[in-house]
Amino acid sequence: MKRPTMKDVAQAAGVSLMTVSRVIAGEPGVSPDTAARVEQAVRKLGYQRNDNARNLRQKRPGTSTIGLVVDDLANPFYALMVRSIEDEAHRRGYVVLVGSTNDEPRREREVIAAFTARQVDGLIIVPTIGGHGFLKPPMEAGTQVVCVDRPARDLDVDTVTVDNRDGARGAVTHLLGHGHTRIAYLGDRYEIWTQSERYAGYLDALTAHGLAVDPDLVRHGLRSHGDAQDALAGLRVLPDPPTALFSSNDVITLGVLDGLDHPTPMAIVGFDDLPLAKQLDPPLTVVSQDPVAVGSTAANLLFARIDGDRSAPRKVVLLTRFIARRSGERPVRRLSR
Amino acid sequence: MKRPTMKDVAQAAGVSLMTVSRVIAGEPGVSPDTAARVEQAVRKLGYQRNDNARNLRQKRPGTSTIGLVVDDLANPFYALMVRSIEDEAHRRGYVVLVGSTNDEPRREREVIAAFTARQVDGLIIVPTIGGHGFLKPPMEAGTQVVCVDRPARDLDVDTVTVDNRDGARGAVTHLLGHGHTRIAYLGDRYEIWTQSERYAGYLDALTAHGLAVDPDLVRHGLRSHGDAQDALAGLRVLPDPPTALFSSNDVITLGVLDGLDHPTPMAIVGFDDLPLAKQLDPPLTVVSQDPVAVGSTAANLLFARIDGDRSAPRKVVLLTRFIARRSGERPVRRLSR
DNA sequence: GTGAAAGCGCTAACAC
DNA sequence: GTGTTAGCGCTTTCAC
Repeated sequence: MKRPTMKDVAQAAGVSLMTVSRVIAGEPGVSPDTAARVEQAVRKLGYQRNDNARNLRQKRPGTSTIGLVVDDLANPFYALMVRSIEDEAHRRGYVVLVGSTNDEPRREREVIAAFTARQVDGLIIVPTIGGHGFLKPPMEAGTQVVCVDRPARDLDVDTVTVDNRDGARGAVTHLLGHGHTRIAYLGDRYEIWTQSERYAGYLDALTAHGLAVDPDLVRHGLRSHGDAQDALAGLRVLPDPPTALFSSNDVITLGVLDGLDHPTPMAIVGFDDLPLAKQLDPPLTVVSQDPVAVGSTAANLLFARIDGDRSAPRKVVLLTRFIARRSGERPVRRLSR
Repeated sequence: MKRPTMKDVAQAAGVSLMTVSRVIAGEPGVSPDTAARVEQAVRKLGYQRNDNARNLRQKRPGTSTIGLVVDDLANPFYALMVRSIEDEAHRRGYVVLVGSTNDEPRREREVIAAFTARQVDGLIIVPTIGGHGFLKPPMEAGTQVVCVDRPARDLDVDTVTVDNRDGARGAVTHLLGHGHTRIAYLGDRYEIWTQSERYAGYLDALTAHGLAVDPDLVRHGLRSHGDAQDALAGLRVLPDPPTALFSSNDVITLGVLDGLDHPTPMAIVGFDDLPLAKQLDPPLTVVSQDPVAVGSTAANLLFARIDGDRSAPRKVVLLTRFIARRSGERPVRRLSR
């Protein structure tokens, strides 16, 4: 009924607890015979070592556990990233604790605290806009931290991001190149770093073409599919509606696409690729980022730190890829209701 | 540099270690004064309790940690399921360890062993086709196990699945209702429970209409997008090609859609809904399952067990939803190359 | 090769 | 209220 301990195994094998410890740990200096008897007792009792107890005493520090904290585990982008991080971890014999923050600083704090209380060796986090002072003590005690997807303002640690600004600039420039001048921007909360970067890219492109922003065409703070649909509806009833649209993330793109007839009556370019993008009418042009590369890069940085790398924090910026399909090439046309 | 312990806090506050323990645990019987001094020392040192050490000694059993083992964390269906389980766990103050098996019994074993070695209180697993004898000892020692998405042949535990057979039957019946008689089946490995169930549903529908299966139209073992495309290509060059197709999971549906012109030249119904399904031409008809409901149901079963429920194992079967959009209503038409 | 003793960071049980 | 002692399951250290 109770979980067997080394003591139980020792008793069953007629040896001391210490001998069992050696056999389980695969240490040398145990006669083949004794080892065999111990192994038999292990099998008979179904013994498995308690790694939490082990880590408490062991000199080599570490629990072979890392924590992964993202915005939303269900988001396809993060899901792929999580998978690639988990693969890297598994390859190295680590396990991973995961948590979603929902972009709420409070939940981020709770989740991270629960992870550090369990002595994770490192943390890969998609930081919220909240402060991260609570990370100082564990970091001083040796917990390694890597930021991914966006930097944390108050954390000077390894950070893996993509060039959001450049990606957005390319997307909007593409639209401009096809003659559009009234291009709407639909984004999530401006406070989120990726969103302000993408908005900056939008502005860059307009400015480079000598255009001014029309505030009527800019919608920040779109948190959901529904928000995006509402924003789109608002845009359509404008006296001078946009002829093209830049959507600043996958959720918003999905909302927009859901609110439009097909073939879509306006030009669209979205940030983040989508599974069926190519099969739409017209095929959806997107700025795509590689979540697997982002994840494995972050994992490699983290494990290097865990393995003792104490060099200056690295800021890795990956490039986005512009995939021109056709939705960005729609002719300039007034949007009817 | 080193992580402070209760001893350090005790020293800094000029009290005994036991008093610190009481304050940290929020136990009564400490004077407000003393408590304040301890709290100040805690803040000054950035102390955080080591929960691994705590769980070692504490009488109330448990580590407030559960393990979640799925096929592939990146799969959209599992990603949503993971998120809903994580939400339930977080609500109850639990953290979750995750791992992907890739459908490999060996990796499943490794991942689960790493989890049980860390004393998880429970496990939610999408079992591979491998045996699960290795789970017996931890289960006898009190680790609770719930299967999700499919049952494990050798495990009599709470299991949450959907009615795959019924869902597939409905899909194929829909196709038959629109006059199709040559309906292809494209599925993943038949050994996977969900796939054999869906195939059974396909057979049910044919049989109910007095039709026999044409083995030429049946393709099992499609593991990837590419496999699905290849299978589709093979189907198209048949002397008497299918006029309709039932795709047995999301990955295969994506592959098929990618290999076809649009508007699609044949009727299609897929198992699993897809984000842009509604926006395709024609909109994709699907059998949809609710990953959030599956996840939260499994989580609730698991936590009930952890909280002491010792009743007979429950087998919960959720229903699928048939979403007729239009791709299943395509007229019967010979598929050209 | 094997084992006894000490102790990792903490809490249970009992003293004062 | 507060402190002392023992001990969770294991590894370290050192003795035989």
